[in-house]
Amino acid sequence: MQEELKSGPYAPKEIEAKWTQYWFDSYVFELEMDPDKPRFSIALPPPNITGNLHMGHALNGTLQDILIRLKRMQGYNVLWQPGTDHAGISAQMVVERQLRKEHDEKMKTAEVKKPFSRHEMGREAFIEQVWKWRKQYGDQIMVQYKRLGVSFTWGRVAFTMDESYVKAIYRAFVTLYKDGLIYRGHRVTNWCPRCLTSLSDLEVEHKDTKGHLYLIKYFLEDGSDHITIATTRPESLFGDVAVAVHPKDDRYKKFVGKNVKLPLTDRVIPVIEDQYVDREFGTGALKITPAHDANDWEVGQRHKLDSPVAIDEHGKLMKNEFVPAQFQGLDRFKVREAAVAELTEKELLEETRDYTHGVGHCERCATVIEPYLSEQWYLKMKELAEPAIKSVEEDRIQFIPGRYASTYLDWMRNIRDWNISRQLWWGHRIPVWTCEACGHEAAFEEPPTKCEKCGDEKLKQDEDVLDTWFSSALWPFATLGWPDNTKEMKFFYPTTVLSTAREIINLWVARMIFMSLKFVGTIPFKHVLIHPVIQTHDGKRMSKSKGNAIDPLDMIDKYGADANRFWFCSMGVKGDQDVRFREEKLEEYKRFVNKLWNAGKLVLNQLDGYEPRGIDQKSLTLADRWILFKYNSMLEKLQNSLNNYDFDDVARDLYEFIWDQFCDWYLEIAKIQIAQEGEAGGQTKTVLYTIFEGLMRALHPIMPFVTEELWSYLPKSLSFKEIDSIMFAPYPSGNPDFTDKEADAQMEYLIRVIRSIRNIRQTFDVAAKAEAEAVIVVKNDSEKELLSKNVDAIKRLANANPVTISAEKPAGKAAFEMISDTTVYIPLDKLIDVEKTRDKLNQRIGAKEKERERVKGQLSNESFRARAPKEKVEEQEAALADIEKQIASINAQLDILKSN
RNA sequence: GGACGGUUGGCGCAGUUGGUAGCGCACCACUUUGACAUAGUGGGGGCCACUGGUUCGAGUCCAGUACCGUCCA
Repeated sequence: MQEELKSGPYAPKEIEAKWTQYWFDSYVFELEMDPDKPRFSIALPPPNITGNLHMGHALNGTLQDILIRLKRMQGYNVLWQPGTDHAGISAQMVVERQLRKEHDEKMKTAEVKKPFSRHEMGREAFIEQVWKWRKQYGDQIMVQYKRLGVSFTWGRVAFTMDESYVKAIYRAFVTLYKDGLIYRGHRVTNWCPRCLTSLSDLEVEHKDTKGHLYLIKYFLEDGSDHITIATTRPESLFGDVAVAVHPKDDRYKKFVGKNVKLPLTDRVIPVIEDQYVDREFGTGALKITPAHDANDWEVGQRHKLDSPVAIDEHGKLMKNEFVPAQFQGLDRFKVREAAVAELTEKELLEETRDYTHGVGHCERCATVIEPYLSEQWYLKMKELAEPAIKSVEEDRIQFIPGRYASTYLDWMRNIRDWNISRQLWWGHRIPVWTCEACGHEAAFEEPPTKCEKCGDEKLKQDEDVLDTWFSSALWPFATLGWPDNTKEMKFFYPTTVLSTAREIINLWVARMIFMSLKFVGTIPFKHVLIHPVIQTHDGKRMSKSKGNAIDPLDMIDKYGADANRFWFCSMGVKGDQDVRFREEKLEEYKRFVNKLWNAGKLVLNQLDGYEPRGIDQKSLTLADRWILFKYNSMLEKLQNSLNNYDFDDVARDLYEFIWDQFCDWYLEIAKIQIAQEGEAGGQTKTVLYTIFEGLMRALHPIMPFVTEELWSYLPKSLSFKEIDSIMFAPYPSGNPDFTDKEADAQMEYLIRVIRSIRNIRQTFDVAAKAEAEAVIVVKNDSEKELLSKNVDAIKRLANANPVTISAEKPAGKAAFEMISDTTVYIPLDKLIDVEKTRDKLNQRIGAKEKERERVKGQLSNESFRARAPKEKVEEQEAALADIEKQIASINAQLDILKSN
């Protein structure tokens, strides 16, 4: 791919397109399984097929790619398993919406009359439509990932509804079923009245919502007294079966065992005692509505109470004997108002208090969750959780940062049974069949043809599908071919690292752990990396619905993939939990890429015709020794940081080395050395080459594009000639042979000398182009020798000439600066027109003094002090102090002009 | 209500085992000499949220308070 190196600034677009193409034409990142190599594997958290690449994906993808590219360069067999998840509820909603829209168009032209209904279309036809959609759009996010430069094992892209994956799911389900861990239960679950499905606890988002606490009087049958209950949901009272009080609550002792009249109805219900009641909350008396509250359901079960249903699956009041006619068929929130009005009218409402409390919302559509009594499939968790808890307690699985282990353990130790059924069509249909003849029920991996008990052929499969998380819980091993004992399983399982977001620890990470322990008998991964969350610039959560999300593809367009990746790397995983999005950061790293690009151009220009060879350590200059030391110690640190997932340190160390040491100092000195070496050549080019070529490899996992581009132009040593992409070149490591503390100290000294000359020049307004004479007075021979050897560097980098290393201070007016025993003098007579500089300084001081008087005057004005805002006064006081300081500094300069 | 994270120059952040604070952006001044003005050089700017404690000494350790944020209930 040798072409002419482009001049001008770095142009990411072309270069990224070029190398993406090259990588895909030459390598599809197929799996290599060489038994002699160490192994490294990561399962990509499967994005949802309805999703687009967001900041979290981009960040997470980058961190994983850094590790994968690093390990590939370090000679590991690497597997990075990509793929997508079918996203039951989201995908179904997306397709339903699309079909409805198409249908509505047809209704306009009267092609069809009735509004769209998924049920009218039928399950099979609908699923066919979802598949069609999936084939068209489902891999969009995988295509978007390419823009980031990720090196997935692209030949293995998986999907949770692939044939082999489905096989794994049914094997898992049937095994759990046969082990008695899956059961069907009649329970109050989280129900979304819009999506018309149950949800697990984790899919419910609790939001603080302003509402009211209604205090309602429930009168005794004889009307002699009443008990006041507190509720936030008066509309559910039609489902009440009791009023409960705490057994130790003396206030209500007298009511226990009696009956009270249920307001707005003609029913009577008992007053019961139960430990569950919180005496402090509300009035300490609670209405019990078993069909519409999960906790009430438990109370109802304990007291063997009925569970009348008052609200239906759509969130509307039932048309049954429990609900008074005037409320039937109305929406739950309308009924809340209407019931409150009627209670007020009947003087049954004692009080209404403002009350803010957490209300469950559907994670997908934000509808308020309605606790709903229904039949669902549950997975018993206690037995599965135990080994999963141990695996983390015993550090076989480590969270990074470590604090997230407690997030996981808290959840797992208090785990409740998992509702795994969803009332959806798109997904894995629960493989349980019931015999219509004898009622026998069993689970099967393959659809049965007849009842295993009575032999009848009329079998009915359960209507529900499995929670999508049930399938993704099998991801790390189902993608490797489990339940078959494949070569990939043997080779790459357990995977090495899982990298994900903290919000998904319980939803996904925990479930993968117990499923893997159950089915494979081993942990699914060793390290769990939890990366930060990228928030908006003002610390809010990015969300598509709020419209405040930044599209990473836009940022890649604007700043280049490498700059974006470097930013992600610089965040690290062990710092803040959250990182605010700052476009300025991308700007900064874009400039860094550009800096590298320009340094590359300089190096490549110098290396025209150069043949790589080894460094002769015996004949290096101070600058060579110094930069080689800095370079090698940086590589050593890098190694350490990478091993510890300290990505932020990796980014910082590379940035600082490249910009502050390599570019600012070494490249400048190298130019001088190369000029001195002339045709004969010396070691400078070898040092330049060694470091720059190595830097490309060191940077490559973070910035694959610019490094691949520059590396392609660099001359190659014999061992590299066969390697046609930097991604397969070995990762560099630090060489302790180059440790050189002496060179480090000497170079630091030289830099200080150069800086002091620059400093004096600018303080005294020496024209930038004017060469300044410098007299450096040193006390000992070693420093004298050091400076003499490097006098050319001083001359060029400080624009000084002549530079005299002397034991005597110069005569005449000279500015000076001391560096321990060394004093740098810049004679000013010839350099500046002393009169002119003095005039200039005096002029400046005059202006400052004028300013000082003005501020002083303002501050001594009583009415200003009394009437102006306090901060204005403080501002002026600070300004005065500042001016005084500046005047003192100019005076010091004037003193020098006077002296000598 | 429980858990966790944050609070350092105008803004965004670093600060390793406690020894009088660094970086980037922004700001001021100078400079287009062949890597780079997406740059170079120099400069100004902070009693490290607050209160107490430990210590010769605390941004750094301990306790508490306030504010912001996230997760779980």
